[in-house]
Amino acid sequence: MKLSTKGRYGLKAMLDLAVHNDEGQVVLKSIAERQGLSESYLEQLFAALKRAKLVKSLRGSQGGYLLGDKPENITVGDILRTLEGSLAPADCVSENGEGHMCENSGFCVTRGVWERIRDGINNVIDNITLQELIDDYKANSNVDNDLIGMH
Amino acid sequence: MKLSTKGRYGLKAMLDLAVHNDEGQVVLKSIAERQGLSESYLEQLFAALKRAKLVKSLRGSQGGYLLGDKPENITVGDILRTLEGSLAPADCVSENGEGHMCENSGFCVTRGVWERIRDGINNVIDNITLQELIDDYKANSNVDNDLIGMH
DNA sequence: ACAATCCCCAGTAAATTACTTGGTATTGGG
DNA sequence: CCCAATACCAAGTAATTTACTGGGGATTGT
Repeated sequence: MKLSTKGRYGLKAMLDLAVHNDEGQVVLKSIAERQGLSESYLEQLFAALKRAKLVKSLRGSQGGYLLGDKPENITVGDILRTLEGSLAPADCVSENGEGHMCENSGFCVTRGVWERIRDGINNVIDNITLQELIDDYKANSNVDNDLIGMH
Repeated sequence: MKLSTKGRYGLKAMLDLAVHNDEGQVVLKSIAERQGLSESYLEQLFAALKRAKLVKSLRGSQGGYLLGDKPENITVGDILRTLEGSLAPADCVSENGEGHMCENSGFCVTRGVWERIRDGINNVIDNITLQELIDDYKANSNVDNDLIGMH
């Protein structure tokens, strides 16, 4: 039940982008460096994020990435589902139609459990916006963690 | 973020055991057959469940498994954590001490997100007991799904 | 022109998953 | 007392997934 690096790195990268977004486009290299991530791996993540319109890109020299919308309109759920697919604990309760029905075509008790877990997760991630994370970050950015963290 | 078959099969098997528990010990073969699971794979799961005292076993002929406690004292969380390990979305917020700190030794915004997801999941699974699932099952066991489901 | 950047596709080593196989130990019933 | 049924144990393994890397190509400001 762990998130893969796609989701974990992706959220970090998106927050980094969000924090620097008002200074104009941000190049992937700088995100990778600040966050200690591989630039070429991030390229793949941003390709998916772009397809989902969570980021916009400017090509060519002086290019870079921008948020696709205002930070208050982008949720952690948007980002994680884009990168990880459905966060449902079992295919039979995933939001997209992909999850085929389980062999038990009738009533299934455990299915109810998976639904409750899925809803519990969604209830958390769909109610945290990037803006809240930016605020958290700024409220805690002091000399100490400027040395080791973002910024 | 999907559960592995350990957790999915394990919960199904434990519910099957719980439903049949008052008839005395239950052999793994019958659980495997009713639930359409591999008996030898279930052996591994029950070894772990026994170590966690969620089931008791009787060896030899006429042996089998029994719940380790009353169904109202066993939660879905007990079962899933035994079989899956911590359900935290990232190592840095797993309940057991195993999860080493992330590279950011200071304040970490995303860590807060992982904690909230973890707590959301735990809040669901620690508040569903086997007894509730048995009740769900019995309330829905009619002729139709007796033909295809458990019992 | 050219350097910086995004973009795209394919490959791959390592880890994990989902089992299977082949045994051994224990016990109740005939 | 034997034997069939059961739990218990350790290893192996094929398939899948993960977490990247590499090699290019396309676009654009200077």
